[in-house]
Parts: sequence; structure tokens; C-alpha cells
Amino acid sequence: MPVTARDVARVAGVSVSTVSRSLAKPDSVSQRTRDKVLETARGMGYRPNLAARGLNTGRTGNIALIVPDLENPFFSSVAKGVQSKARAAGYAVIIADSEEDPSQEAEFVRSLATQVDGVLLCSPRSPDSVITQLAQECSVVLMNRRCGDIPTVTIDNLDGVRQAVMHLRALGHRTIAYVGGPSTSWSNRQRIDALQAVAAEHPELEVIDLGAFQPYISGGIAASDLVIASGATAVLAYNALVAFGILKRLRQRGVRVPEDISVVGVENIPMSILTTPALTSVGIPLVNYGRAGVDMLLSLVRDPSTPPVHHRDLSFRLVVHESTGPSPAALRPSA
Amino acid sequence: MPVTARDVARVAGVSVSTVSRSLAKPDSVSQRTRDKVLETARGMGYRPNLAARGLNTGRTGNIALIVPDLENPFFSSVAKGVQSKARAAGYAVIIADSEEDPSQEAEFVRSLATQVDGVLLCSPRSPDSVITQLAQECSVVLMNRRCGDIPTVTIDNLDGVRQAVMHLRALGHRTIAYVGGPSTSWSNRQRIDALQAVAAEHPELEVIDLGAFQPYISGGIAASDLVIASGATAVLAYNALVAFGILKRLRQRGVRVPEDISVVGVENIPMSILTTPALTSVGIPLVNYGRAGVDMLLSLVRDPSTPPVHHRDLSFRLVVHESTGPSPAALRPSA
DNA sequence: CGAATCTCTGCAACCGTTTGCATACTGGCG
DNA sequence: CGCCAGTATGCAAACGGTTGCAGAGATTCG
Repeated sequence: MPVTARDVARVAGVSVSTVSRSLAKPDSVSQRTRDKVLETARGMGYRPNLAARGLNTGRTGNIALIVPDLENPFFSSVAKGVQSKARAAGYAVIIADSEEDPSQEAEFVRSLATQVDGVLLCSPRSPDSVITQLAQECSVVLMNRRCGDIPTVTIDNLDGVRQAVMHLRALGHRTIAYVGGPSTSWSNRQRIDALQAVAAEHPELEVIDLGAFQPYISGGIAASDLVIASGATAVLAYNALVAFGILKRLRQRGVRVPEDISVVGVENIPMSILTTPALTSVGIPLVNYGRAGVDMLLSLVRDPSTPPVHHRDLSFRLVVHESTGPSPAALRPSA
Repeated sequence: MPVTARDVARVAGVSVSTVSRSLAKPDSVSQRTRDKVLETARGMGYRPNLAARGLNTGRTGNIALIVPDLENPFFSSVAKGVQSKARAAGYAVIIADSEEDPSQEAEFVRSLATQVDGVLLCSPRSPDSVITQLAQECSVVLMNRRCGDIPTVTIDNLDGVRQAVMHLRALGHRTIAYVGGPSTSWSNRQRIDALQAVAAEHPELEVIDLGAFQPYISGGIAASDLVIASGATAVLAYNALVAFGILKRLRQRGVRVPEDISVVGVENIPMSILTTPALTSVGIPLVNYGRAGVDMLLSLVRDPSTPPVHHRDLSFRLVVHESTGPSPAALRPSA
């Protein structure tokens, strides 16, 4: 049904190879022939079959993006960036949602490996060993995680956490609770380590790790009562959804934000300005983050001479909204 | 580099065709051979190259999903549903984000046509004529829009709007403003028509159409001052993002919700419970909505004997939260 | 025991491209 | 005028599968 190169060739009175060359390497064909071919091709609405092309070039023109949860605004923003950048470079994006299930990630990569030129693994939940294995089966760029020498785009968690904590410290907070995400999350581990490091630099600070929670609103809701019980005057949340859940539950419990407790999220999603109070957070423009991933992946697959190891570390930026304020403890000198 | 059917054939001591048949039509091969082939295949980690298969079966095993804005929680939820259902059926999903640009939609469909078995066009912005054209170039299922006899999954806008309006009417509201979305949006037109129809049934109601706004938070913010000036005691928003924007701006202006103005959104996204006050809306479970789209598309592409025209209309459900309350006008009889 | 039938397997063509190689033609130069 | 370099084109072999067709055994039945 669709028009093939053979059809174009017949109409234009040339061979299939000439059609192919007219499109792929215009210089290897005479001006006259090329014009004729291109015009008939356009006239007939010819589109080369990418699957067929991929068969012998080895290039499919597709990339895969694997995320743990498409419904999480963090990942949908990243996905938007990935999509737009990839499309601009002539690539289509196959998206897979692993539903936070590590075993699905490997399955996805393997089942997509033949259909794509490279894979963008965003916040993979799989253990290092699996990821290392996958990376030698096909071109992989990691986002939000480091693993050996595999190319990555990450955000500087240590600096981000430091910015958040310094902000809270300046507001007089001394006891800071951390509501963590999945224990399989590399970012989560990073942030815990960062918290310890920053706390070590400032002995007056106490950090309370409240443990692992689901990276959803429900996780934040579940954690909130622990936050209150912990006596902390400030809380840092694994991600924006968790922070939202905390805001919601604190309000339910009658705890005022920021008067009683200050809340900071890691991640800056468009919704953050909508909550009451609007969420203070450290984050980066997520669409750009996705774009950066695509940049790295494409430079990898298009130019294999690129040095195979490549890391890029973006910077968090603190955005202060309404959910942080002076520590209530600071007002009472004895505390 | 990857292991091919030829490799498996060599190791198993059979021909390529036997390998192919062992996987595709197991009955046409003897028990013994099949077992041997399948085992070596598994042992070698063989994965059939889908592009190659697609070349002569005409089936690619991919579907495309085209949405106007991946960052909009509505579409990311739908995408999640599409992804999970498609994957379960053995299909991969190529996602494209048209950025609300009608001309990109057609371009996407055409450029993806050879790589997918069917296209799910979600809330297309293109004119009917273009969509009709696209639908005859490849298998298309429309979501959130009707267009001729093209198979569709929609939500019953008339009933949804009626539920919203009846809710407001019961609360004593008589003047209701509507903040619309893009004029190219079919849903938007549907909802305006529905509003007129419902208003016609209830002469005591006055509906004020405030015009078209961007389907983003910013659109809601932009519309809010018009809402206030309109004198309406209740407002219906094109989608959840717009409703969020309205809530935000009304709060800024010192207008209380729901005491002064009630707000209802069309669309029920997970974030709706997070705003203050939580948003009353009519909506449906979006993940299921995406699944329904995939169901229809797959039944279309897998079984061409299916009657070609198919419409499915899902039902809105009113979810009352905190953003709607008794009309202030009702308290003052003179108003 | 031979022929007909059935089951299983391999051969080869094909899907729509790309690309190395060979060929035909062009023109320039000695 | 003949030769050579160079250019433009076509032929055919891939890429990795699927599938119609035919042939080889095995089985059944007269």
C-alpha cells in the first residue's frame, strides 16, 4: 500500500539504487537525475521505510527511554525534554514505564535492544551488576545514577542537599528530618550520604533519617506522622510528590507550614507553585535535563569515536517559596 | 553482534526456517526439534529482530501515541495506561508530543506510519479534513474527539458538564462562567455546546463563556480576573491545569474558594487532591482511558475483520472535594 | 510389499533498503 | 584519435527474518 523506492524508481525511470542515493548521498548522483527523483518522490509521497533501512545500516533512528513512573511529573517533564530533543535530531522515542520494578527494566532494554540505537535509562532501580551487563549489550546512557564508567547525566546531589540544608540552617533550624524514597534508588542513597556529610560539617545540626517510603504522594502522607513525632522543625523530602503528601498530611494534622515545620522538596516540578503553601525546593529545569540525556546518547551512538566514558553533572538550584520559614525553636532560646 | 536466527540454526543443527517456525508456529515442527531449537535459542539469548520480521509480515509490533503535551498530567496518565496495556499485549509504544501544534500531528503520523501498526491520536488539534486523510493512510484510533467514522474513545462531555452544572445548581449557583481551552480542541467545543444545552434546560441558569485560554496553569491565571469581573459565583474550567491556575490567582486576589466563588475542573488528575482547597471535578480514571484506547486500536490492527467503525463513550463521574460550596448569592435573596 | 498419505524439514524467494562493485559514458589531454 | 581519469548509473548481494513449495522419510493401508 505505501509507496516504496521501487515505485519511485519505476516512475522516475531509474533504478532503486539511484533513488536511494538521491536521498542518502545527493552528491553521488547527477543534478538532473537527483532533481527528477526527488520531485517524483515528493509527488508520490514517498517515505523511506526506516525498518528496512535499519536492517542493513544498523541504525534504526529510534531511542528508548525507560522511566520508573510516567505519571510522576518529574519523569513526564524529563520525557517531554527527551522527546523534543530526539525528534529535533530525527529520532523517535519509545517510552517504557517499569512501574518501579527493577526486573522489568532489564526486560525492557533487552526486548527493545534491536529496535533502538540507544537506551536512556532514567533513574534505574536495578542493581549495578545488571546495569553494567545491559550497558555492554547496547548503548546506554544513565540518568540520575552513576554506575562504573557508563555515560551518565546526573544532578549534583551533594551540592543540592547542601543548598537545602544551608537554607534551613540560616532559618535557624537545627533538627532536620529526611523522608527517603525507594531503597533501590541511587539518588536516595546519594542524598542520605550528602546529608551525613553536610551534618558532619556543621556539628550543631542533627539529621534524622526516617527511612524509606514510596515515591508517591501516599508515601509522603505515610511519613508525616513520623515527621511530627520526630520533633524536627524541618523536613527534606525525597521528591516533590512526597513533599506534597507531607504538606497535605501536616495540614490535616493541624501543623502549620512553615510556622511549625518547614518543608523542602528535592525536585522542582511545575506543580510546586500550586500547593498551599507553595513548595520550597532544590531542582533543575527538567526539560533541559531530558535534553542533556539525549545529547549524550546521540553523541555516543552517532559518533562511536567519542570517548566512551562521559559524565555530566548538572547543578541544583534552590527555589524558595512559602513552605520554609524561621525555625520555631529559634524563637525559644532554651530550645 | 546480537545473535541471529542463523546463529541459532547453526548451533542447533537445523535451518533458519526451522528456527523461525519453532517460534512462530510451534505446531508445524516436531516436538523434538522444537525443544532443541527453543532451548538453544534461550541459551544463546536469541531475540528475533522485530524490524526484520516486520518487513515481510507487515506487523511491526509498535503503536504510536500522539499527545499535545506530555507534561500535562492528563496526558501523562493516559500515556501510562497506554504503555502498560500495550506492553502487556506485546507492543512497544512510540510517544510523540505535538506541543499543541496541529501541523506537527500530521507530520508525526506520516513519519511514523511505516514503523507502527497503528496510531492513537489523543486530543488531536488538527482539522477534521486532515484527520480523515490520515486515517486512510494508516490505522488510527482517536481519543477525546469524534471525526466521521474513525474509531474513537471519548468521554461523554454532555453528561459530564451536566453533572458539574447540576452540582453547582444544587448549591444555589445561578451564574456560571466557563474558562475555555484551545479553540482547536474538540472537547472544548463539546463542552461549550453542552453548557448551552444544559442552560437551555434550566432557564434560571446563566452561562458566561469567557473565551479561549491556554490549556496550562498560566491560562487559568490569565482567566481569573475575568472570572471575578464577570460576577459569576461559580466557574467551570476546561481542564485541571486551568482550574489550578484559577485557584492560585483567586487566592492571590483574596477571593475565597468556595465561599466567594466555587471552582469545578473537568478532568480528574491525581494532583487534584493537593490544591487548597482540593479541586472538585468531573473526571474518569485516566489510566483506564488510555487502556481503552489501546484495546480499540489493537482489535483494529490485529483483526481486520472487525467492523471498521467503532465508538466507545466513557462516563464522567463527579468527584466533590472542597472547591465547591453554597452560592454566596443564595444567602442574599436580593442577588 | 508397494503406493498413497502425512509429517517434517530445507530451499529459495521476498519484504524495502543500502552499498560495493562493475560498467557505460563523458570529456580532457597528449 | 586513442587512452585514461572521472562520473553517473545499474546490478546484485546483503541485512534478518517469514513463508510457499517441494522433497525426504515415516506411516498407513490395500
